[in-house]
This record gives sequence, structure tokens and C-alpha cells, in this order.
Amino acid sequence: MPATTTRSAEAKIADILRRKNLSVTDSRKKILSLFLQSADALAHGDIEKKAGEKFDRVTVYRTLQAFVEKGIVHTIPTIDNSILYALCKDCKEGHHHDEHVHFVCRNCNTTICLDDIVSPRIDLPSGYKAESVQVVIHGVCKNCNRGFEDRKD
Amino acid sequence: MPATTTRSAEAKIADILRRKNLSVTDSRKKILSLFLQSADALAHGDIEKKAGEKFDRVTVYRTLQAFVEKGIVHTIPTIDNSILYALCKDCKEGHHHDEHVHFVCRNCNTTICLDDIVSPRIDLPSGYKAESVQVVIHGVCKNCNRGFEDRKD
DNA sequence: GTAACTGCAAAATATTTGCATCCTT
DNA sequence: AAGGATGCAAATATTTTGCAGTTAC
Repeated sequence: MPATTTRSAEAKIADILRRKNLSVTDSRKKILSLFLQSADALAHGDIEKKAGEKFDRVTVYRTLQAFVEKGIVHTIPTIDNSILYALCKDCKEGHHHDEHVHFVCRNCNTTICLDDIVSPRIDLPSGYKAESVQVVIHGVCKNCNRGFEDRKD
Repeated sequence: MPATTTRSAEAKIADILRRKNLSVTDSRKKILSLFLQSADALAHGDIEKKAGEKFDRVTVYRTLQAFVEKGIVHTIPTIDNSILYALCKDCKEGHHHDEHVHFVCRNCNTTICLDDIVSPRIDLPSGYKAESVQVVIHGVCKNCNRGFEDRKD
């Protein structure tokens, strides 16, 4: 049992699931804990790997789908056509509010949510009505910017 | 010869291809003309359909790939994990500059490049270095807004 | 004529669906 | 006990690759 999953973390996870009307199952607990432990967004493949071959691929698909529908995670579109998933801060079922900026590091290739940087207002040509603004910034992240010395992981 | 492809359009198309060091073939001419005629971004599937079953699916993949590499079109990531392609305004080979805003209409479901609306500068937490900013705005477009005035979901 | 492009077939991936079984409530 | 979730198998869908024939230059 990993030290990173304490008793209270377990309780918190179950609580999140119950609040979203999802039954508390092994796969959901495990996958949700991966998100809670991860600083950056995860792809379907990351989750399969990190879950340690423990769950069927189909279960991962269905779990992620349920999480998105219930507003537990949101998706981030990427330039290479992979979908990334990250925890929502405060989304309701079927009603996402993820108007924050996403940052993709070209060095370590991680994507993170900058929850505190909200999307800017942008003036559009007359006639257009904006309802949500997604921003994805590519660059070099905080960690990688230190001296740019190779890797750390 | 379709009325929409005039002699000068043909010449323009061939010219674009030659300038990018691509040989001028039927599929490339056809697919490039679709982009030149289209106001909005196209998905792989749209291109297959609009090209009228004339080209092999594989050729469409390879043509789009060549266009992206040569800086003729750029990709737009979408929330549903489909890739859209749209003409570049001024990209060099291997060096895209598509710092403009993309607009997705939730009514007619088209995506367009707002070439004149450049991405805003966004203040990031210290340590982060931005190199490019992608903005995708969802809402209702100019055309669809006529007659949609009072709605708000 | 040569190099590059295309179409076909097939392989490799990715995603979805049906259903019997197992688990949560 | 009942309804939902899971795992397996299989059906679809998507993308890539190899190669022989064709076309652009």
C-alpha cells in the first residue's frame, strides 16, 4: 500500500465519489487517487500505466467518461490530438467551468492547470458571442526553467 | 472544371504548392482548393467527403500531413478530440505562427480562424516562460446570432 | 529517367459495444 | 436482492506502413 494514500485520503476520495453519485469501486478510487496525487494532467495511457495493469482498458475508458460527465475531471485538448484529463476545481454535473489557463511545457512535456489564472476577456468582431474561452500556453515551466539543467524525474 | 475553380485560382494553388516545394498533384490541388474555398476549418472527414470519394483515405492523411509540415495549414485542437485543419496565414516550414483566436460555434458547429484577433498576453506565475498562446473561444457565431438574440443557456 | 506520389492491402492502434459475472448499496 | 460496474471478447473506427504501379518534373 503506497504511503501516499493515507487513511484520510481514502476517505476524501470516497467522499468525492459519493457526492457525485458514483458508487465507490476499486477502479474509481484508484484512478481518482492518481489524479489527486498528480500535479499534472494525465492521458488515458498514463492512467493505464500508473494503475499498474490492474484494470481493464475498457474500465479506464468508462471511468474517465463517468468522471467527465460528473464534473470530477475536465478534458484538455492538445495539439497532437491526445486528450488529457485533469481535476476540476468546481464543476457541476454536465456543467464545466474550467476557464483557467493550461500550460504545456515543451521540456518535460507535462501539462498543468493554472487554476488561478483565469481566461482573459477577448474582444470579438461584432456579432460573435463568446461563452467560454480556452487558453493553452506552450512554453517552459517553472521547474524546467531553473537553469534548464536536464531532467529530474 | 468547376466554376468555383477559375483559371487564376488554379494558378494560385499550383503556385502555393511549388513555393513549398511540393509537387503539384491532383490530390494536393483538390484538397488545397477545398481549404481556399472554405470559410471554416475542416476535419479529415470533411475533406474526404468534399473531395467526393475521389481520393484514397490514405492520400488524404498524407496530404494533410505534408501541408502541416510545410506550413500550408495548421491544426486546431478541439474539445472532442478531433483535429481540425485551417489555412495558415504566414507560416514557414516547421515553424508555425498561428497566434490568432479560433472560434467554435455551438450552433452551426463550425470553427473559424479569427486571423485578426491575436492572442492576448497573459501574466503567468513567476518561473513560467510562455512561447505561444492558443485561444479557442466557444460561443455563437455571427451568422447564427441573427435570430438567436435572446437565448442564453 | 528518377524521385516522388498514389492507391490498395494489411497491419497496428484506439475506441465502443454486448453480455455474463461480480460488487456496491 | 437489485442495480450498477467490471472484465472479457469482439465489433468498429482510426491511423500507419509496405509496396507496386503511376505521375510530376
